[in-house]
Amino acid sequence: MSFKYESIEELVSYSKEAEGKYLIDIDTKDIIGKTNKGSVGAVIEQSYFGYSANSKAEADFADVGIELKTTGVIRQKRGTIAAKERLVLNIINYMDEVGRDFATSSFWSKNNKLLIFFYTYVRDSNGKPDYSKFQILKTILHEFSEKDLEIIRQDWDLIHNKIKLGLAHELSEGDTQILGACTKGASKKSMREQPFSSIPAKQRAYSLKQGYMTALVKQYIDHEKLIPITNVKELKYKTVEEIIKEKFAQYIGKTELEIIKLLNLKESNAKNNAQLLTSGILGITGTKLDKIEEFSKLNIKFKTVTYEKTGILKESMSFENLNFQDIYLNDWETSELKMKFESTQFLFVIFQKNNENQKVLKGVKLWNVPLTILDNEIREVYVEVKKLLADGIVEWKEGNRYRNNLPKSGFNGVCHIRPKGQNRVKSMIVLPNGQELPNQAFWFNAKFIKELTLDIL
DNA sequence: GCATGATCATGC
DNA sequence: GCATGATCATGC
Repeated sequence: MSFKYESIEELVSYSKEAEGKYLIDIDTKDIIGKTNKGSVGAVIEQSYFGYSANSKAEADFADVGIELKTTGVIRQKRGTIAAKERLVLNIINYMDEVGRDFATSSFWSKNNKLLIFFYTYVRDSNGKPDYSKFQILKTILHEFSEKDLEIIRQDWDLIHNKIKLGLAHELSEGDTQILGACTKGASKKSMREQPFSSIPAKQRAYSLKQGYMTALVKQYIDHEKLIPITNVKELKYKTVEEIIKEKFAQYIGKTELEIIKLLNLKESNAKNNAQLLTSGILGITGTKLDKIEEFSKLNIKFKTVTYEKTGILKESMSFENLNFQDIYLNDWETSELKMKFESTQFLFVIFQKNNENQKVLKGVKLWNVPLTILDNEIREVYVEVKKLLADGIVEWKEGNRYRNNLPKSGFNGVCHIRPKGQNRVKSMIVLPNGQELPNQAFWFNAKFIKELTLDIL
């Protein structure tokens, strides 16, 4: 008694009827109760559409070429909305995919039309999923815009090339912009053969990266307007990075003030000058860089790097405060921190102070965390923090300052943990073990940032 | 000059 | 009021 539809329209309109419904009300077969794994996809497939669990690997609605997907949406502390994670698509068969082109690729043939069920992912007070509160927020039939497709095509080419070069074992999700190749399998040990190398490669699936999914959520659910800085025509022969670099090129060597005047922006000495200026150069007014379509879809985060006139880089680079709850609950592999760093690209806007102490624009650089740094130094710091969280973090007073035993810049030379907040009292938090500590952030060492950006000076 | 704790400024 | 980017301040 599965759902019968006559047309795509009918399928879409039936899907729409699920909006607002709670998953437990849809789950007539008690799938959540049985598996206790919250297989939202299974509930929609089996209870809402009435398909059996042993369905084939083909597009779910094969006759109309539509693939059914469910994906979690979370409300962040500040009320903004985001995709909980990447959307995982089909597994890449390296042996088979290598002989295809984009049009005949398994990615395109299976996923060119996606029927996506967005649901709210709610956690209980212990941080575990609370399935009784999962609710279908929105259902959409997603087809890729021409522009997204140009970027996806660049991504697909890169993945395809690595397979052709016998480098499937070096694929990483950070390589690409929208279409990723994420690991998939029961364990990390799930390996596959590749056509041009005897080295076994990790099993990977195509994915729509988290930044792209968050951009979709913002557009479809929050109806946020995103402002593009590129167009289809440009993207046919340039990457987003090249386009950004071109926009900055004419301002290199000029001081902050000069650029502000050239762009007719309001003068200020504020700490967010660099941000105002970056928006201005990219043709956006205000500071809302995340409103830029490409920044949102490609998950590009802006960071300024300011060198002293002597060429010293004084300041380390800070990130968000650590989510100790997440660290307590998750191992590195499933941690928020890993997910953030592997899915984010950073746009470094690099300045150097001149003799008058004004900041001169030196250049920009798009960078993502290399796998080796992620799997080694960042993981090491994570594991250490998790260990300290279990043993109890030690804090003591030296003069007017408190000290603690969290990993410092000497820990591995790349990253460290340091307090960040309005002040000690206001930034006090309670750790999962009940201990009180001022908020702590993750930082990249100044020396490490210098290595990454020195070529721009 | 560096390491690291502390806090400012802005925007939501 | 708080999160976050940016920067200051102290001590070695």
